Amino acid sequence: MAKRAPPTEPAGIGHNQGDQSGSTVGGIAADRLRSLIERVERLDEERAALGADIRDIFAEAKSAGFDVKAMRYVIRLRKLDPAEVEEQEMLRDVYCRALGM
Amino acid sequence: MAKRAPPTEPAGIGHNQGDQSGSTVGGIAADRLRSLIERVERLDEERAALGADIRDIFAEAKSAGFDVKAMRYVIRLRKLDPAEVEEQEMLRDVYCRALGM
Amino acid sequence: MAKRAPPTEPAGIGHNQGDQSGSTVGGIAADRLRSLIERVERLDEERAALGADIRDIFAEAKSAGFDVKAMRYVIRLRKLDPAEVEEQEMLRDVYCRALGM
Amino acid sequence: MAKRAPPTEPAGIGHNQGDQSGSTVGGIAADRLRSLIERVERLDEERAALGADIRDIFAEAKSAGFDVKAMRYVIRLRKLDPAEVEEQEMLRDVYCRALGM
DNA sequence: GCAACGAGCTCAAATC
DNA sequence: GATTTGAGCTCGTTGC
Repeated sequence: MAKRAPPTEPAGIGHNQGDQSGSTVGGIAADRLRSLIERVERLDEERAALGADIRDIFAEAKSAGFDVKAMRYVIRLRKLDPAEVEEQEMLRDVYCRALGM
Repeated sequence: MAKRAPPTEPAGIGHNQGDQSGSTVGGIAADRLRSLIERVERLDEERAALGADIRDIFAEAKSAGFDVKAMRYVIRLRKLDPAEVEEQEMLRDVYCRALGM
Repeated sequence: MAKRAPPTEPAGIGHNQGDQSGSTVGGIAADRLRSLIERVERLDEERAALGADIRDIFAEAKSAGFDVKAMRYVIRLRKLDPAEVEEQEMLRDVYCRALGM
Repeated sequence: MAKRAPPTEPAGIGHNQGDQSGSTVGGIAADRLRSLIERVERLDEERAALGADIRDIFAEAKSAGFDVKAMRYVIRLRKLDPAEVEEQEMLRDVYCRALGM
């Protein structure tokens, strides 16, 4: 079955060809849609900028002789619950030994 | 061959077992590393927050009856050069017709 | 809460230090684990080989002058339900027009 | 600049509106394209089937009490060069200690 | 050589 | 709760 917008009131609006403000196009609330999309785009720009900043830092780190991959690893590690990590490592260890590694 | 940090000056530092400030651990510039990593983590947090904000907007859009998938599509579209898009669409069209679709 | 194996009988086995066949290591059914993993590895190899074959075909297509990106698109398209595609395209179109694109 | 097929002989074909076999549509070698795409699709199906098989094995493993995540880890590990792994782990360790973890 | 792009993998959410 | 889809991340490749 199609994962679509609900059949009734497809996009916040329905039978309003008799529009009161010119804000509907193709039966949808154009202004509302534009607002939502522009808000996303704004945030996305900031997000991309931060991504670029992060990239710069890694480049700086690399040219200072650090290993970026390992840095990413420790950063990932620090985001996790230590107990979880510990448990996973234990399991991995058990499995490795079970396989004779 | 191993993709590692360059052999000489492994991590911005090398022969400084005779450390001047206790800032090296295992032969690397610990303070410098910590600084870099914390900067990344700081930016990453902001980045994640923006991601959450974006997610919220899509949730809002969804509950207003909009199709999130289609919204994502138009947003992606608007980030691209219209000429590029046009060209790709033309090509896709040609290929589809070549396959009788 | 930890997503771990169930507390009771963690890995198909538990209190069997008194093992009957040397098949448990660290309290888990080593032979069973090895079997499962080797089966996965075998299938994964075949899978990777197919991936390489696909890659080769795209390379061949590219050197014949075809646009790989567009090819990937039509292949993706053909995997989908035409009705779904139609519906999405319609929605995209509506949204684009709502935004004056 | 557009990443397109080379200007000269855009898709294995060019000035052959005077086609010899009805095999060109929109100026491209339709038969050749279809052949390539169908080959990819065939391989892709096999590939997907293998993916399903792998999935099944993991499901079987899970219901036998094994931790799928840890299994994936050891499988990944076994695909890598042990020397590389050793080196990475050493680096990670150094970095962790440098950060007091 | 490195930045940019694209594809594969993993994980989480959303659905049934 | 189990499955399935989608989104984020990481890695390999290609172009500059």
